[in-house]
Amino acid sequence: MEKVKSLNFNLNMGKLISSAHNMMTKRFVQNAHEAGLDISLDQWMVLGPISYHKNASQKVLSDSCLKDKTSITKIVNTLEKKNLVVRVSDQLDQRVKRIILTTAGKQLLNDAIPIMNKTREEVAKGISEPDIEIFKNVLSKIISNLENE
Amino acid sequence: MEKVKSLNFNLNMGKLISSAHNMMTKRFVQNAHEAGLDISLDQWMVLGPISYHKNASQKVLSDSCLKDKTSITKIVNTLEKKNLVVRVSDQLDQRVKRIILTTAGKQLLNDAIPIMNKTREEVAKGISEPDIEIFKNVLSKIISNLENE
DNA sequence: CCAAAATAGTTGTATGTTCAACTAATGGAG
DNA sequence: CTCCATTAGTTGAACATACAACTATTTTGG
Repeated sequence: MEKVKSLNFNLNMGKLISSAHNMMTKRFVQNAHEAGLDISLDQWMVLGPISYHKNASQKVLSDSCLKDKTSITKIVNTLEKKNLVVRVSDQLDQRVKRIILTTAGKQLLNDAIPIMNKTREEVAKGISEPDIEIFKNVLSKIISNLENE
Repeated sequence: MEKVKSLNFNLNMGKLISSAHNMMTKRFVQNAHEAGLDISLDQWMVLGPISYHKNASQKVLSDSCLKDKTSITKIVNTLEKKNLVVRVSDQLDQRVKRIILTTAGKQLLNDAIPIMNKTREEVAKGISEPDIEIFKNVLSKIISNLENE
């Protein structure tokens, strides 16, 4: 589709970021689906930190995923419904719920790693390393610009 | 919050794009709200092209906004509910609906321009022009990489 | 020690996105 | 000219996000 190619440089940043974001999430789901996996990009982005931080609280996930606590609650609900994780109340602090991967969760996580790699390659195809570095730095800067003090 | 600053360079592109996208839409709504305006970033991103292409069809909006036709349907529904636009069936092609700004829509569009500018400034603060150019080029490249052929 | 503030998480509502399936109108090939 | 493919748009379900208001714990400060 040449639509985009011809419009590219008239588009403002907001539209570009928004489109790139949507297309990336879509492509990840498509790639996962083709491999017989049922997982969204956001579920993946939460599942990773759940595995990395053993017994993470939702607060920790919220910080490490840069997602709202509300989003975490709802994504964890979805993951729980799919039997990928379980919620366990912390013994010391009853407010805290710790999220633990089930066997199925660990399995899916492993299966999804090549999907993520494939998607990453597709996303970054033909973009030079230095440009990707600048790109990531700009994104980081934007995020810190927009953080509410 | 140093969370982000310290994590920045461990974060992958997906997480960065996703967070930047979410924070930008959030900030725009906040800025609009502070100015007494009730409009989301996505509504803005559709309202602009509605004004630019006089009597645009939803198909045209879909292409120019890089949004799915379903999204356009639903955003136009919202705009119509707010009396910012009206839908008019095309006389020649009965399938086509043309979207027209109401007076209130034109007014809101004008009022929102400074909000958009303010948000853009906040987003890009402290980022050099050349880096922004590279940033936009990378986004464009990602979008064309991900377009389904 | 106790009241008030802070923290962790949930819920409901509104918005936006995708997909698949659908209606309705148009256009083209035989 | 008629059937079939295409095109424009809608609908409903599933998912994600933000916000505000809420519950329930824990901490802190007087």
